[in-house]
Amino acid sequence: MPATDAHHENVDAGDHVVLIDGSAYIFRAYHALPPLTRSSDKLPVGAVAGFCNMLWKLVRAGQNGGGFAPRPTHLAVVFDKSEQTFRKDIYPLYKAQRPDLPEDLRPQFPLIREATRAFDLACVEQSGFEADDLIATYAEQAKARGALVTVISSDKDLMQLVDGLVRMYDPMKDKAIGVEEVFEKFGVAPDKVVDVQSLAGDSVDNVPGVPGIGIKTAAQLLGEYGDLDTLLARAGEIKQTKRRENLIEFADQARLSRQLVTLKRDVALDVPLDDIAVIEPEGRKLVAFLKAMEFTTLTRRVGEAYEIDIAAIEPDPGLKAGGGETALLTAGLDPDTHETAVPLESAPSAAEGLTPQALAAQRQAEATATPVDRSRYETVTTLARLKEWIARATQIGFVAVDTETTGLDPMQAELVGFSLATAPNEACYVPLTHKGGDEGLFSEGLLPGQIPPREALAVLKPLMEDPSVLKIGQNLKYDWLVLKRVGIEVAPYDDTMLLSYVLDAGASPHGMDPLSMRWLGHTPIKFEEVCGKGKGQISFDRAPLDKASEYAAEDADVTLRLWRVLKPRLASEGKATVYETLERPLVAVLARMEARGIMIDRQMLSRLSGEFAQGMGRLEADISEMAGESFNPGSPKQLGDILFGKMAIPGGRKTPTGAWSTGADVLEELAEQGHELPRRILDWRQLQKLKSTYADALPSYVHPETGRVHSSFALAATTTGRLSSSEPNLQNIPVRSEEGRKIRKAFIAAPGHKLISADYSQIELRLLAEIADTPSLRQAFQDGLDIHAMTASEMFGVPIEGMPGEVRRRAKAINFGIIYGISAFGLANQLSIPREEAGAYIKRYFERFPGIRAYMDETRAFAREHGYVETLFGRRCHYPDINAKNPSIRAFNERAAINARLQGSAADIIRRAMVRMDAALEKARLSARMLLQVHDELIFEVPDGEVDATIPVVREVMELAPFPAVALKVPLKVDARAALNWDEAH
DNA sequence: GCAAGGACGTA
DNA sequence: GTACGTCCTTGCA
Repeated sequence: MPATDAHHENVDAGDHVVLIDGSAYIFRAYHALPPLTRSSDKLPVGAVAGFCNMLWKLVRAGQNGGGFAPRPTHLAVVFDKSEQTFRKDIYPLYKAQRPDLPEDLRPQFPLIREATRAFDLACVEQSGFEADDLIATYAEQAKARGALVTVISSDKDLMQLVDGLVRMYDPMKDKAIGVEEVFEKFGVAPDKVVDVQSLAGDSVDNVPGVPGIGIKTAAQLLGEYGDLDTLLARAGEIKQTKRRENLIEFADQARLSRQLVTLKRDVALDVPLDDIAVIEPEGRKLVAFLKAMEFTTLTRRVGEAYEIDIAAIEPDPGLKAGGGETALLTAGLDPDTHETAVPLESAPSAAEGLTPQALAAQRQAEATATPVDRSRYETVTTLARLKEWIARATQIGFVAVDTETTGLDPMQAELVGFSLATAPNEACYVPLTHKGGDEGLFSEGLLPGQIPPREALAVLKPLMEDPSVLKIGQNLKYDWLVLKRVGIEVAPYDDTMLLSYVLDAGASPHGMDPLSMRWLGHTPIKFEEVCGKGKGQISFDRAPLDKASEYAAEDADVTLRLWRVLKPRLASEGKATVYETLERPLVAVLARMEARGIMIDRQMLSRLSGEFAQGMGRLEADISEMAGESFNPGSPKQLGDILFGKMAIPGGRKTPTGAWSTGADVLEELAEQGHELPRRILDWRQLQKLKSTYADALPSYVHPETGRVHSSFALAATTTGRLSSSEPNLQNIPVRSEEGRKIRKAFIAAPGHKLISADYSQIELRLLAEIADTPSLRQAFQDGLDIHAMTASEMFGVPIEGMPGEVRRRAKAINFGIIYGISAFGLANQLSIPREEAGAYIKRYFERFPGIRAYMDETRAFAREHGYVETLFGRRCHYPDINAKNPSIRAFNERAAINARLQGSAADIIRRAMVRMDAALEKARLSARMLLQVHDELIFEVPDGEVDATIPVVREVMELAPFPAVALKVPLKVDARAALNWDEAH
């Protein structure tokens, strides 16, 4: 069809509809084209330039005879809008492994949208859908009307659209992709591409597929069986054992994969097909844009084509170098270049295509370049000024945030102000409820010059929830909770503490002050300098406002600076996936768990406290009678003097400091020798512990408003990746003793609910079998054997049937010993046997399981060489003292390193389960809520009627948690039960 | 008033 | 033998 009628709109037979996959184009162009920066300000524009050249060829196709003929009559540039698509709803891991956006690419996205507008072309995006779905829908509709369709993309996910009327075009290779090319790539016709992808999966998009099946095998199978459903239905006929088993076991996963890869062809389009008709670009607007980008050649060509005097047209003022918006776009790349006034030749060149390593090194070098200058901080006192800060943050796409409150508990502390930082030294504090003066006896007045909190939060909220603005915090879980309580749900976010944790766990601390000193060479103002310490400490809202403001703004400033240093290290050190899958998503998950809290029965605890007190009283009477004097049974010092001094019992040991040792193991031994006093002391200590740490302390943690106990889970507290729990610690609630379990019974479900406890069975031993690749252990788990009995049988040649308890107990101690990095000394202690005997056990164990000795030797050697070990999922645990001169320190670090791979891998697995859990429950329309994590156990609160439906979902998420990152050979097993209280659920 | 040591609860 | 957090006493400021 002749291209004279550029303004006809309705799509008809013979029209040519061109659909450009904008997001994919940007990535391809970024990597395929040489880096290019705008000469006057180093703004990266390589992808923009490639894009403009392509559009120009397209719209001029009729004139210059380019490869895009026939000339497009309709054209749309289609972008991905949001991260949250229906695919994420059905499979939260979809595209979860995506690497971070390179920093010199980020600012090009808005520019490419600008470019599309400058060409007067349609720019389409729709929330909830990927660009691919929109393209599929446009293609489907155009095809139905007999139009020819060209999809500009080389993405294999779009190849399913290809047919007689729909072709693809790879702009980088300048090559068309038709039915034949698709067949070449997938070995099947385009209409079977989806089936191939469902089987083969896709590691880039995290589509699981079926293990062991790639594209070739998939194509072959489909050739044989026709289509996916037939294949899955008849999988049992396949000869190859492994392939058959996988197809049967992972059939559901293949069906899930099909849902993920099948493009939606019936999206309700916001912009109808007929509205994307190509109109001649408005030449002056296009030239203004191209001039602002400083694309001289293309500007000239466009000028010639439209016969306009390009010299007479001003560059687009909003986009030109040094102009309003571009300054901000560059700031996103490098927030402080515009103020450091470095000569151009030596200007930081993050914009040039730096390698991740070079960028990280550069950021580290720059970190100390701009000293902290607190005099440049601003105290924001008007809404108008606050809006300006927020506008700036919105434009650059990231902002460091810190909240200031009246206390340390994010569930109780009141928000008193917040600080923002957008560039080094560009930080402000917004006080909201600072008090001062002494107006009246009972109420102090608010200081003047503060924005009413309601108004300030109303403008802060859109920023904190803006999906295109990254919020950066240090220990963000705290601020997330504080803000949640005022109705703000922060997303998306980064956490500098977690960045440090992923990169340097075990090597250095992750608090803000040490991080600031280490990376920025700067010592921030101490909290005590603002609020005092000890008894005289005042809450933040009573501190002098000038001091408070400096302190708060500095926190945001430092956080931003830390982010600039640490974030690039993720890519350069290959830890982006660990951060993205195991750390960052847990912030919100844990925050929600903490906010929910758990219910306790205070009456029961109060009654128990009384019982324990009575028991202690009786024991105390016995104790003083036996000792012949009254003393404090809680004092190890006094007790030691009585036992080993006054009573002169033999067999006493000393602690490292030279005091008498009165630990439970010592007293236990004495009790077995027939001494009555040590037994009474042990009983007394148990009651004392239960009373003070649990029965008395727990009720004091009940939140006045929620009536529940809200523990705090620390994400960055351990070297191995485990969480820790505090205030109160709910990860050490008693379970081993009968008396102790009474405490556990006091953890109860809300009325109408049950608690579900789901725990991994023997997860660390299973991981040992996996990592040390021990076939006999693996087999034992696959067969569901009693693993300790099997170990004993292997070692001692005793049949499992009728095995004496003592034999199994010893094997169990050895198994645990292995996990802990065994030593003859430790095992001897644990089993109360001579060291030589323990050594002989270990020797025999290694003879039976040589793979485990090899695993331990390898781990030791690796740790010595590198100073760290890694878990199955790539988490790094550092042991800087592994090569210490002191042999006992060295040995300790070796044991810790051996343990860390197992403990840490288990920790990674439950983290993965937790990250996926909420979405899985929601998908199953269940209202179960995760309340607690105890290392290998998750506790949920579930409405009575949903218990039976919830358990399988929970179990499946937990058992499949390693997948697809790691395919374990050893099966994971999860036991789950429901009851009214935690003791009976466990 | 605070820090260290000892003891002990959990996985 | 690994990983934590909390309570209590003691000794020093």
